[in-house]
Amino acid sequence: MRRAAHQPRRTIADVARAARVHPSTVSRALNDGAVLRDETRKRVVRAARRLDYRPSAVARSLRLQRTLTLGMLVPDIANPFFPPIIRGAEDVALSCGYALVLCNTEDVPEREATYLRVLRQRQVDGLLIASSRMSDAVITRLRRERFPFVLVNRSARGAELTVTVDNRRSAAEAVGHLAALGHRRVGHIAGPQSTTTGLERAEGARLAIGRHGLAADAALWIEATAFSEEEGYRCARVLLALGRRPTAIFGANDLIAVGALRAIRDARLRVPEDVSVVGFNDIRQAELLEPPLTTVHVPQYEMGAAAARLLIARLGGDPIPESHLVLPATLAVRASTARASSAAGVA
Amino acid sequence: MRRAAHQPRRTIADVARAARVHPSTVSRALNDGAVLRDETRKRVVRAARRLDYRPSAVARSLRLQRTLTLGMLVPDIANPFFPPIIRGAEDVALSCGYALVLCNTEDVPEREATYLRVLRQRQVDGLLIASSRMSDAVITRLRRERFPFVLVNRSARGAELTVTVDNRRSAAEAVGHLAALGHRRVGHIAGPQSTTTGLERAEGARLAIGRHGLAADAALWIEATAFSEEEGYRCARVLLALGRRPTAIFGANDLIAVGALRAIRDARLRVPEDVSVVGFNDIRQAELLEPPLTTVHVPQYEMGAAAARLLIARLGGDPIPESHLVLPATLAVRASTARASSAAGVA
DNA sequence: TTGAAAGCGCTAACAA
DNA sequence: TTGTTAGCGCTTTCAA
Repeated sequence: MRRAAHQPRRTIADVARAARVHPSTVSRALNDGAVLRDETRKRVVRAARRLDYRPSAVARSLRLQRTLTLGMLVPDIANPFFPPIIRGAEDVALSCGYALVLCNTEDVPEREATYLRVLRQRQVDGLLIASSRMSDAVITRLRRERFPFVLVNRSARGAELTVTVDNRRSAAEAVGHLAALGHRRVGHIAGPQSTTTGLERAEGARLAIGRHGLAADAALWIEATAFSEEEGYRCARVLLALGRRPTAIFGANDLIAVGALRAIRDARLRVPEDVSVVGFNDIRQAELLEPPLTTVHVPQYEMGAAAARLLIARLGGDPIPESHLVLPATLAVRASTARASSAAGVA
Repeated sequence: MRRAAHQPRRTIADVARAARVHPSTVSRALNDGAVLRDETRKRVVRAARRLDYRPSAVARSLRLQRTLTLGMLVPDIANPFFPPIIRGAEDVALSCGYALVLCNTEDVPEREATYLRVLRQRQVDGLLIASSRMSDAVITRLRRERFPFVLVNRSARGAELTVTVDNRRSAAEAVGHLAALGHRRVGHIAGPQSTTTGLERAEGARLAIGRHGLAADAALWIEATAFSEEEGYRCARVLLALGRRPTAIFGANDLIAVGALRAIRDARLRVPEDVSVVGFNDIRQAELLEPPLTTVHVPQYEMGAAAARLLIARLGGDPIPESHLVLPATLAVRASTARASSAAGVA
């Protein structure tokens, strides 16, 4: 057996010897709740400090059959939408004595599968799943095995615990805002339709287009293959090349909207004078863009925090009812949208 | 003892019973390397699969005294510089059978301390440290305790394993590029001088300013309190408000440069016609900016990968010599820099 | 109030 | 080639 190369850790036995008590007493002294003479506890604590004793989480986990660790699957940490969500989850987890293990799936199914296996093998007590593409089959399986998990910013048929926003309603509101500004030709760069967010936002957009009697031209609808700036750029160029180009574009998320912004500028058009742009999520940078982006504000930090709280409550043992938290999302109107000018809309 | 609420896992004993062998035989069958009759191994493997057996990493870790897990401390996952580094480390770790646990320190000392404690308590086998502010004292302590770690994109007195780029040389090269374009008044927005990267890049800039005989005006030097876009914006505004403003600005990283870009635009000046801008790191977005940013290209993915390889080699047991890998970084010249116009430089 | 003993799930030295 | 046994470091039930 190959031992660790660094200093061997001190164990509970070392402390027991130093404090002249039994190992079980050390355990009692260091984990509050047990009856113990005050003087004994003090002696143990002092010995532990002196020896720089750090309890082994591994041994503890084996004995307790829980690791006090949560796993979190995120599709893309490079997407600025996620860090605040992670931060929210982290803060709650840490304050409840849980550690959070972060896994970046890159929206690649094999990576997701790998991480899911690794995390379960490492006995995380529960899972926060923010990766948008994970198939319903995987989720159903987790459910069937009664493995505790919470879906963040996405939903799925088999899930009993989710934290989301109302994508349909907010997307409809975004398009409604454009309609109110007089836009008739509104383009939508949809997110991947294999994701619930992409799907629901597209549905909301379509709904609003019908409700407000906007142009229902199929050419105004285009699906991005990823929630990325590059894809936003690519798709916006397609929309701008249309014979009758849209006077406004609704991107399924902010990165897509940023790509659209760039494409519009590259086409020597102005935002919002020639084309209005709306995004979704309200990443921190949205406000700093030129022009500041009108977008649906999603309470990211709160979303992560709420999900962690939900998961930890579920782990608490007391059975909690199926909950589908829907956090409020509201449109943040900024300078990237303006009244449709009658001149625009024609190539 | 509160047991996990989900299905109890199958153990090695379950598999042994099903395959009618001793538990130790199951262990041998599932971990290759041991001598074993082929038929026995097959029987065990089949039983394991049938029972959906997943070995407990916790028990394994306790027995083996190693967790096959690496911890990684990152100052700010929202900074696009880090994801590729993480990705590189992750890929190497996974391919070597290690899991990577990511911790976001937000450059807050208490968070660093917390995570360091948590990670060591959880017995990670080694640490990748990319957080720039961690004090030398902490590092010295890790060193003294012979705990394996590798510094990524930073150095420190006590560290024997580091992967960096030559910040001084590259910063000097960046300023040299500006000098070659005829700029005499070059402003530097330095990173926090409490970080090695901020310090070394500022030194390099100062060196080049002397070497090329550029204006050594103290007002042209300003220290950002963070490597962020906001700070870049704030500091650039100060530089632009000078009586004799710089004709070029060198930002200590790309986010700072992006903030400067924005400040310049807000001041109704043009890049690069009125002010040239250079960044450092070459984040993915640098090329997509308007105008594309001239910046020092740092091989981010390779940096993470190299660090992970180094750490894993160190864990391999065979003592490896002190190594300070310095990866090549080269200036990527793009459209944000141009010849100094004689008109500029005066408010 | 404290000690003794057992066992969480796994692996490896030793024996057969 | 496979079984037996012990023990990794901890907590907890039971006994004193």
